[in-house]
Amino acid sequence: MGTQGPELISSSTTGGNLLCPFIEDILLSLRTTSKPIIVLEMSLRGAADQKPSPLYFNGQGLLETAEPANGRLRHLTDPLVLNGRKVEERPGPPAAAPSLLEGSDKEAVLRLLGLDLEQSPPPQSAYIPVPRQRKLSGKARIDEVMAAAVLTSLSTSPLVLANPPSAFSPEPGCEAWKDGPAMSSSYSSSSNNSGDWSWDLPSDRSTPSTPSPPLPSDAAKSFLPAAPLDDSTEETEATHFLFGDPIPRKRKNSTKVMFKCLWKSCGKVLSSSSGMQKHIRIVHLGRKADLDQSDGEEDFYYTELDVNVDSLTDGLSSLTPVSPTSSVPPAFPVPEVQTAPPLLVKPEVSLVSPLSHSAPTNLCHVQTDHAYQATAPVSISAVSKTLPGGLGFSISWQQPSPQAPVVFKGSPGCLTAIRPVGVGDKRPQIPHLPVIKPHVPAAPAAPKPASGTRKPRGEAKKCRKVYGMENRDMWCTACRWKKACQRFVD
DNA sequence: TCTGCCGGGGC
DNA sequence: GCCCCGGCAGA
Repeated sequence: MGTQGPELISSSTTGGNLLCPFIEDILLSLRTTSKPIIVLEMSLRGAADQKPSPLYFNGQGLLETAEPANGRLRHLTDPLVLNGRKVEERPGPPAAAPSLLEGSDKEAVLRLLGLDLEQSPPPQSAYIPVPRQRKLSGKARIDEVMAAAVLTSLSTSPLVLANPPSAFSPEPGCEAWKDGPAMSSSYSSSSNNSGDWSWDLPSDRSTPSTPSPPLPSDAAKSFLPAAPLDDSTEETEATHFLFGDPIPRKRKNSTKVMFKCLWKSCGKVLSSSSGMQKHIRIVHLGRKADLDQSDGEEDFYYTELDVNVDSLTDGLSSLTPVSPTSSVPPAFPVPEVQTAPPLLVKPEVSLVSPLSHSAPTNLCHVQTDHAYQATAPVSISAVSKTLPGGLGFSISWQQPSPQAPVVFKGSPGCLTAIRPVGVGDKRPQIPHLPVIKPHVPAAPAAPKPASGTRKPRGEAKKCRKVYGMENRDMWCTACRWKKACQRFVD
């Protein structure tokens, strides 16, 4: 059975509200979108009786949670999926993570977020990376870009096959949204008493001279829906200033196109596409070397990299920021290339989605033209994904100005609930959302187990774990019949 | 102990 | 063919 690519789980020009079992689905979508988007709320949801675990947002853009049993961090997101970089488990909370919320500042922030002050905050404050300020190794950046490029490339040939599945219903999501306990919250903004916010740096702050610049309220307001996001160079420059972010330079002539194999645990980088196709054909697809004809399948297994040659000579210490959309066409037409401010976050209760009144709410402006520029969950309640009953990740977002739709993609069966959130819309309507199966070749076949032996247990979560026993009607047929799960195939 | 799912059986 | 479930085996 071939592995299915990501489904389109939402395509909306105004906004929406998603409940999805997989965090990485949403985060990847955010990372790969090039549209202005205002994230009203992102939260992790589990069964109501589940005990929340402290959540950390680490310096690599990964969500992690500490399991009380052994105090070790476990990654809530799959690092390979999220940013293409394997991050080892660490024996404890990030050592370099400073406590960003102390004393009255902490209380002020908690109040701003509408959080229960009596709830004990995470033992160590979470911290959100400002990705372009972090210094990754060249390899890490390549991998990060790769992961995003894969997702984007998978979305290039959408094919409408069916209506939304029966599981598509606003009610479960609504319930989960409302009923989800306001659990421990993690965020990484420091605050003064006036409520102004600024980003702090991730733990791997290897650029000590980079300040954590304040975010003036006025500047933040300029990113509210009332202000168009995409037509103001002033804004862009201001934002770059605010975040200590250099204004994106035009591509230099020293940029060289390389090709990287996306085959799992390969990562070979070659300088020519034909060479890469040959590599994939021979090494991964097991085809004969002398057959030079390509059926195009190889194209799906590698991607282009724009590599700064100057940097290469420095031992790949830095690469030019590469947007996956620069080498792979986007799923939907992009009216213009946006010079993106990395991120703005400001608590803004007045813009709360009608669905989110019971939950901590923040306004988070995410706009990006870089794969690693967009994620910023600012209000997160978490449960360990290892707890029974599954994990829901919900997001509600708006778009400041209706343009091309913002696309969220996820694993097959990812969508469990959605309802729209229009700008200023108090009466959500059920959106008409096609379920799109991207046209992708079958993933590399796993070696077949010897006949007669039981198939080794897969790593993927199955319907039972994802949806829980109480939502058995949402399971795939096979799971209901106690057969091999068809939805979350390994 | 939990969970995925094979194998078998009822309809 | 659809559906259910006992029970095995891996985690």
